[in-house]
Amino acid sequence: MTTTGLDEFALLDETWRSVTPDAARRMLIAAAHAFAGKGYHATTTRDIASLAGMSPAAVYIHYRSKEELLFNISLVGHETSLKLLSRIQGGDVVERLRNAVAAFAGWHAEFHTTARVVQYELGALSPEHHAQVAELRRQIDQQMRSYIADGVAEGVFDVPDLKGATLAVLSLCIDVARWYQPGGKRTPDEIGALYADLVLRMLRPAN
Amino acid sequence: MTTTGLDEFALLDETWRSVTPDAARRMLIAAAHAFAGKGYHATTTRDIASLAGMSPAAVYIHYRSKEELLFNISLVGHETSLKLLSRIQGGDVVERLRNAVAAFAGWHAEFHTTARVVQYELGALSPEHHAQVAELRRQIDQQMRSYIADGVAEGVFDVPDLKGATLAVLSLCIDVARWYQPGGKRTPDEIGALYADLVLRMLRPAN
DNA sequence: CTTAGCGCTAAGCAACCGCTTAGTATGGAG
DNA sequence: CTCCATACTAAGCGGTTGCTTAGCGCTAAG
Repeated sequence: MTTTGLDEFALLDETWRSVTPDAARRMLIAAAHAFAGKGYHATTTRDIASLAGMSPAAVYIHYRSKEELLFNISLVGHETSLKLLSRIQGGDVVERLRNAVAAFAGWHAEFHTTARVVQYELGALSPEHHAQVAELRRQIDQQMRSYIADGVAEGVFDVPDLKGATLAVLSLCIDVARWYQPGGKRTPDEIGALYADLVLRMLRPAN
Repeated sequence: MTTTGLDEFALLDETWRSVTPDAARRMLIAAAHAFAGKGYHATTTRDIASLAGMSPAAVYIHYRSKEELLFNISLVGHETSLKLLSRIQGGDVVERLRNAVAAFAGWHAEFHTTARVVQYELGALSPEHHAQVAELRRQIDQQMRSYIADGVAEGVFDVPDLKGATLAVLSLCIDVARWYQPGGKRTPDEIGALYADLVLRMLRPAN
């Protein structure tokens, strides 16, 4: 019955600004935090409602089911991270990959709450919703791969296995959402910079 | 009420050979597969029992609770991967890190079922059990860090941020458990070799 | 003032949860 | 053959689940 901490959530996570009405947005944010903290299956609709400061039945005014809440979070999360990755441009090939890795890894730190739901609750989506999200994941892979391939074409990266390297880079960034803690020693930006540096070291040619 | 696939599980996952009696081991293996597939909270004790080909009550002959099943899986999994990482020796510093990364990443692929439970269900452990497992995780970090530090001391690795690099290497290996699929194009050994190569590239000094 | 509609709640439904209890089949010791 | 411990099952307990229903207070058009 308490809304403690929810305003803080809303400030931290501007991902949901476009969601209306207000109660529906608060419900989404509450669900994202509950799913990230305890997992989708361990979260009850009563948990979500009380986090949003409303009664259990209020969930069903705005969403058809608990799964639809998850789908909304997953969809917006995937779209946001894909947009972030796709809008990198300008600079040379090295700087573009540096910015791409920094942005993608940094997002998984800063929005680790959303990112955890996005990355670890895919299996709880309905088959139809899962397919929709899988297409976005394919696009994310394609985008990161093209940044690396551009550097290979120019000869500034040495990558024997393009598919394998892309997999490793994405995997490295995604796993940030698992271990990152807000109170830790590194800020999301520092993590982005560290990871971008490590990835560029990994792909640089031998001299 | 079917045991289909369980013998296959047992063959694939020799991790549990030492667990007796037979029914208790089958229960653990069934639980590991159920937890990995649907998550701890989404798995019912009835799921586990029926996967093991027994009645729901049979679980409580061998284990006090569902959580105790999880703890057993988590403990043995952590001990196994730590042992695997610690027993690397011989060769020079580079070869030792190569073997360590290959072994650790390869384990997370080959035993991805166990590894998923180990890495993603920590939060479902009781506080006491969690503390016990956290100590093992500290040792894993320490072991990997010392392999890297040895190379830095000899000047064959260039690592500006030892703690950050260790984090990234472990993170990279652990995340294999998330994306690996048995039917995929790469075998666990190939993944180990790919990742060991990528890590060594990441840590090599500039020339 | 009436009335329709919206956002919300109190109460509750059937189903399912982890776990317990009472009792049965089995097999080895004396 | 008797006895008893062991490994298991059938049945069921109290509590919780996702979701529904009936009805509330409020706003605003006619």
